[in-house]
Order: sequence, then structure tokens, then C-alpha cells
Amino acid sequence: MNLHWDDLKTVLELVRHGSLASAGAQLGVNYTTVARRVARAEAALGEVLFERLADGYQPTEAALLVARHAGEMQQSEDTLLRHLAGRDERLSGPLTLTAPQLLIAHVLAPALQTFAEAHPNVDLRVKATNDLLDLTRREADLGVRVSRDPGDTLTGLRLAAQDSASFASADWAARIAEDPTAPIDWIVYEAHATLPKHVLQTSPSSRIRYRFDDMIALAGAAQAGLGVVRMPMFLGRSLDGLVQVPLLPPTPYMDIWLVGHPDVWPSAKVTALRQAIRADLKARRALFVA
Amino acid sequence: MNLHWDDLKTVLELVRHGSLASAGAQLGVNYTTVARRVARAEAALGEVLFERLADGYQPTEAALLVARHAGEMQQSEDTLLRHLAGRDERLSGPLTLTAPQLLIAHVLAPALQTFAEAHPNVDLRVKATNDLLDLTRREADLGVRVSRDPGDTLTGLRLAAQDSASFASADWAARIAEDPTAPIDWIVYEAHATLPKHVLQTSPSSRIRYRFDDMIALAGAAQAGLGVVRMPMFLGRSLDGLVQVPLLPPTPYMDIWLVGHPDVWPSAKVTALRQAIRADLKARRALFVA
DNA sequence: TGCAATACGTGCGAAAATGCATGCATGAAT
DNA sequence: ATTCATGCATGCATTTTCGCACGTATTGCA
Repeated sequence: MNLHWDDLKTVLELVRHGSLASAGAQLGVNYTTVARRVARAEAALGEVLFERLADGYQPTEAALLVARHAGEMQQSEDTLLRHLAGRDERLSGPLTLTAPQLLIAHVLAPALQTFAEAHPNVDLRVKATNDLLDLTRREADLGVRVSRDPGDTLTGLRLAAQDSASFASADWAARIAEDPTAPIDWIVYEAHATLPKHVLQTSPSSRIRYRFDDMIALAGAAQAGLGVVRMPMFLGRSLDGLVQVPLLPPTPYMDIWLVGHPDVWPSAKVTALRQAIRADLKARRALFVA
Repeated sequence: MNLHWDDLKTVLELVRHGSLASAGAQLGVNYTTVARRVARAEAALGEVLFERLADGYQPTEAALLVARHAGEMQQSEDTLLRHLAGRDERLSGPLTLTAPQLLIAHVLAPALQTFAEAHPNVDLRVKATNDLLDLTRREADLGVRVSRDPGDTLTGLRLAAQDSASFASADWAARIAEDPTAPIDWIVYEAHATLPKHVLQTSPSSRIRYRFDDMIALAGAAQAGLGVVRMPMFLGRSLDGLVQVPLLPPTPYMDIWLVGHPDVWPSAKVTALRQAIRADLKARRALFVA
């Protein structure tokens, strides 16, 4: 009986995910298939790879060894896929972009439309998420990220510098204009965030009333009048029902980057999308700064 | 449609072997299966991997790229298999030894018998060939080789130093004893071999009458009385119908080595076989030298 | 104690992969 | 010109693999 490479891949995912069901989900197969492939791999290798316990499959040392080398194989596969993608000169077929939802909705949409009309044969897939997808593993071909730099392994193009400022509903804006010393409710992003020093000095009656882990929810809360938020200029300007309030002067914020893996970067489709996005944002540069 | 690792392996073997049939033979599947897997890989990658020409499948650049990375994957697989074998402490299951036919027949057989009796659960497989099997790819676990050194990547244990001398049938031996100046027919090994200088000086009437590319055939020819041969001491002594003749004094010959890959070397089965062979040959050390 | 969720094994029918037989094309040898 | 060997495509029957439905065991929680 001889060893199937796909069975090694299956062992790898089972070691990574711990249960037949989740490994199967990752592989796109039923969990029974995972169990059967593992059994086949055990027969082929002559080694017990997992202990079948009540709460799941527990990998043996041999399984960890298999997983280690199968991981290397997967890296080779990833590299192959990147190289194939990178030398692809066709302007057709799938192309995957990832970006935060709010950037897509309020910034990137026009560029995507321009691109889609210019290249009707490209099947553009947009993964809208704040998760940093792994471009090394080709979870996406290009990514738009808000960060200080593009990172070590990725190639990056700075699309725009941006400022942040304070925004709130018209209600709140009126109240602040009326009585600058009145108590101010802030809605801040992420659990451990603090108020900017400037705010603490000039508006000592400020307090953090809500902490949100999601920028979309936070924006909605601000629109609903729950309080004042600090957010990028483009976002405050784009959202209905929000106006800038003078609590926090415009401050430099993280830049917007277009990033990609250097192997994939030269592909025709990636180059075309890159240029479409870059041209569009260059024309609207003023949207992002005060 | 998603990519099967086994299809990458299939593309690799097709690139290496050039035809569906030989790739299929290598993989142990029908050639139609190779054709279908290649078609599947092409669909999954969105790339044409081979041009179907009248005289076979011609790989495209993309196929060469696939093959390169699939080769890396195969190396990972080989390394995995070696590591698994190396940490195997069981004295059961398959164990493969490779050695030249004549060494097995006339030297190793007793040691193998001892080993087999001591370890009845080991399934000992002997690959008798002069080809140097690839121990890195686990074509064998241990090899016995006649050479100057074990090579760079393999671990080696010198089993015996040996001499060579001249041998011939009883007929020839009598003729030489009778008239040392009579013409002597030599049978030499390999195409470009020449007679030793010592022979040219002391027996100027010597001439090369036959050149053989196979030591077994050569030994048989000597037994049949076709002429005089130079061969290792152990072999001349072991073959019926051959006696040593004084044309060529015993001369140091290449050593006999037991070699293995360092990853596999510590395995229990390999260690046991190694010790059996080493002990046996140590006891019969005199067989190899004058 | 009872219920829901998670995790796995098993049997069966459906789907996919495989092997085999046949036929065609090409090139080399007779 | 004919024959043979090599190499591949295609259709069909078989084998293998897979997904699904059902059953069991365990854990956590109310």
C-alpha cells in the first residue's frame, strides 16, 4: 500500500484543527472522509498517528512529524501557486482583493467599478474583512491595509496619508457648540484605548462611555447619537448624519497601503487593479486629510 | 475546483519521464489515469501544462515550474519517511538491503540467515543489484558497496579491506605452470579497462581477449575457461572451478562498506542488521585478503 | 436529572476515479 | 509498401472513494 500526498495534507489539517469535523471543513470534505484518509495514511506509514479519545483525535509524535513535513510541502505548494499567479499575463480569471469593509464601501468602490468595466473577463472577488489575510498563502492577491508600514515580507504602495478627527451626530455638535464644558460621552475603538491627551486637557469633562471592537458598529453608534468618536477623516465625511466636532483637531493617522506578495505583484491582473486603485485615490487625495 | 497534491506528483513524474505510460509505471497506475490527473491539474491551476504532440506530452514552462516545486514536496516526503523510519524501534516490518549480487551470494548470505532467524518478524527485502540505489529516497535502508569511501551524504561502516588477484580455470592454471611465456588471454571488467602494469611487464604475451560489463558473466566466462581474470580474492576463492594463478600478486582492492542514510541509521531494524553483518564479516575477515 | 452540543463510528447508496479494451496516428525497421 | 513499436484518445465496466443518515459516548449546563 502506498502513500497518498493528499492523505499527508489531511493529517496536517487534522493536527492543526484537532477534530475531524473542523479539519474536514478546512479541506472541503466530510469529516468521515478525514477519518478514512487518516486511517489510510496510518496503514501506508505503518504508524499510529492519532489516539482516538472521547473528546477528539489526539496526535502522536509520529503525527507531529508528519505534520511538520506536510507543512513544508504546503509551503512549496503556496510558493508554486504564487509563482504561477505572478507569471500570469492574462487579463481574465479570478483576482482576489481584501480590504476593510468601510474602506471598500466608502473609498474603493468607484475604483473597483472602473476596473471591472475596463476588464470584463476578470472575475474580481472582494474579501471585506479587518482580518489580515495571509497573502503568502494566496488568501488574496492584493490587500488594502491601514497600518504604519506594509510589513517585512510584502511589497507595498502607499495610497494615501490620512488624518483623523472627532465626529458626532448633529445633536451632539449643537450641544457642544452651546456649552463647551458640558460632559461628553466618547465611544472608543478597541478595549484598551484611552482618550487622546489633547481631549483630556481641553475637555476634562470627557469620559469613555462605550468601547467597541468593531468600527462599523462604532460608526453606527455615533450616527445614532450615542456619543463622540475619533475616526479617519474620510469616514466621518462619508457617513450620513455625522459632522466634525472641534474637540480633537485633525491628527495624522495610519496611512492607507496597497500590499501584495512580491511573487504575485508582477501579474497582469494585479498590476491593472493596482493602477486603477492608485489612480483613483490619487485623484481624491484631499478626502483623507484636513 | 481545487488542487490535489497527488496531481502535482503526477505532473512531476510526467515531466521526468516524458510519456504517460512511463510516468504511470513509475506511479503504479494506468497511463490513462496519468492523463486524467494532468487534465485535472490543468483545470485546477488554470494553466496548460503539456502540449499534446504526436510523440508525447511536451511540458510547458508552467509544467516545469510545477515540477520544480513538486520536486521540493517530494524531498519533504522523503525526509519525512526517513525520519519516521529512523525513530522506529520495532523489530518487525519491512527492511530493505541492497548489495551487489555476488556479495550476497558468496559473502552476505550467512549473515542474512542469522539475522532472519533472530528476527522472524522482520520482513527482509534484498535488492541485489550493482546500481547504487538512492538511500536518500529510501529505495533501501542499508547498502553494501564496494568503493573507496561511503560518499558525502551517507554514513558508512567499513566491513572489510580486500585484495584482488588473478584467477583462471584449472586448465589455464596448468598451462601457465607448464610454460610461463605462453600467450595469455585476459577477460577484463568494463569497457575501458587495461591490464595492470605488473602483468604487462612480467607476462608480455598477455592480451585482452574479452571485455565484459557484468561481473557475474565475467566470472562465468572464467569458469568456462575463456581466460584469466582479475577479481577480488573472496570471489575467486568462492567460485567453483577457479584457482588462483600467479600472474598478478595480491593487490589492495576497494573496501567493502556498509552504508546508510544518517536519518535511518539509528532505527532498531537497521541497527540489528548492521550488527549481524558486521559480526559475521569480522569473523571471516581472512576471506578477503591474501 | 435531563437536554443540547460536540465528537466519532458505521452502513449504504451515490459519485468519482481507475483500469481495460479498442482504435488512431506517427515513425522506424524490414 | 508493410509491419511493428510507441504513444495517445475514448467509451465502458469496475473499483474506490465519498457524503449522508443514523447511532453512541461524553461533556457542560440548566
